[in-house]
Amino acid sequence: MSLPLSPISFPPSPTSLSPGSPHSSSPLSLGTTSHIPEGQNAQVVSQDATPDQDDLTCLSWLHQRNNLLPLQPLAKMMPLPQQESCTPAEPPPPPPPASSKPPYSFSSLIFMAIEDSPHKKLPVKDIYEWIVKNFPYYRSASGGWRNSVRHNLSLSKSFRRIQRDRTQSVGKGSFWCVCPEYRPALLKVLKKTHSFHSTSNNLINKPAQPCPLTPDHEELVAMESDEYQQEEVSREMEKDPLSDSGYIELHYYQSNEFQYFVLPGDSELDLETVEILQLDAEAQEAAGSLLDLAGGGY
DNA sequence: AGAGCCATAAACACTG
DNA sequence: TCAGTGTTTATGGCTC
Repeated sequence: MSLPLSPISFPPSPTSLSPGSPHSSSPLSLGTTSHIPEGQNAQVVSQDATPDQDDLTCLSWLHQRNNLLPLQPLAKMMPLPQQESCTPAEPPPPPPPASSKPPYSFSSLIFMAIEDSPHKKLPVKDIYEWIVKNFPYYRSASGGWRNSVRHNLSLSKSFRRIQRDRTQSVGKGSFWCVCPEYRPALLKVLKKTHSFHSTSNNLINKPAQPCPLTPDHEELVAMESDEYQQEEVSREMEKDPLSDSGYIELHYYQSNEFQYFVLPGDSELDLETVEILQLDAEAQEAAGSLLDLAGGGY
């Protein structure tokens, strides 16, 4: 299989990878890292790293962390022209003062909170807590923002309510998750906001350097079989060629000009599924990256 | 000017 | 009963 892919910024940093994304339209998520021998019956999907500023999968912005990426700074992963394509032409505005209101909409905050959760679903109470924890502004803000959060959850098509299993769960209310079909839009908004508010202290302005091919760039995508997946995703199992396997192996390689997205030889991923896989990782990266930013100023 | 998006506030119903 | 949750409506600001 050889599919054209948008520029991707894998590998996702291990620290941002959490087990399971039970609610993606494909029941897949980037999970634990695995070491898989090269040369197996793998399919290679390569992509010429064409600059495309609006491409959802151009994730340089996600890596504008404060000096650190646990695995590989993206600047080393992406060719220089693409870095420039994702960099705002104008010098970015200075970072807002501490505890000022975050530039992110409530939808984005909710999105980040949910994506940062292990099971990609949270009760509203935990969404509150996540926001307060990561955006100190809301610690001292009046309670009206909670109303706004609930208002957003209810009104936005991006979020879906899941009934708790009352035989097992304790507590009020439902779980909330991100609708897979709206993830690209949410990511786009996040990316846009992030780009606009990013500081000058980012890695993508630095020259790109070749990245050696190492086994560290191999990722194992694990399926999670929790209750929600069985409950909500089972109806999509038939059409998902991956849904009956335990694991999907993905390898990410980088040369000076190409990125390689390597799939197992017997998996038949269509472009849509590949994009979903990317988005899964992107969403988690988004939450992680923005958390870094939040810790650095908001 | 108008549409669309977003934040905020408020009222109300439901639930544990 | 009460607090938390979820839904709906209204309003104003901002951007395109």
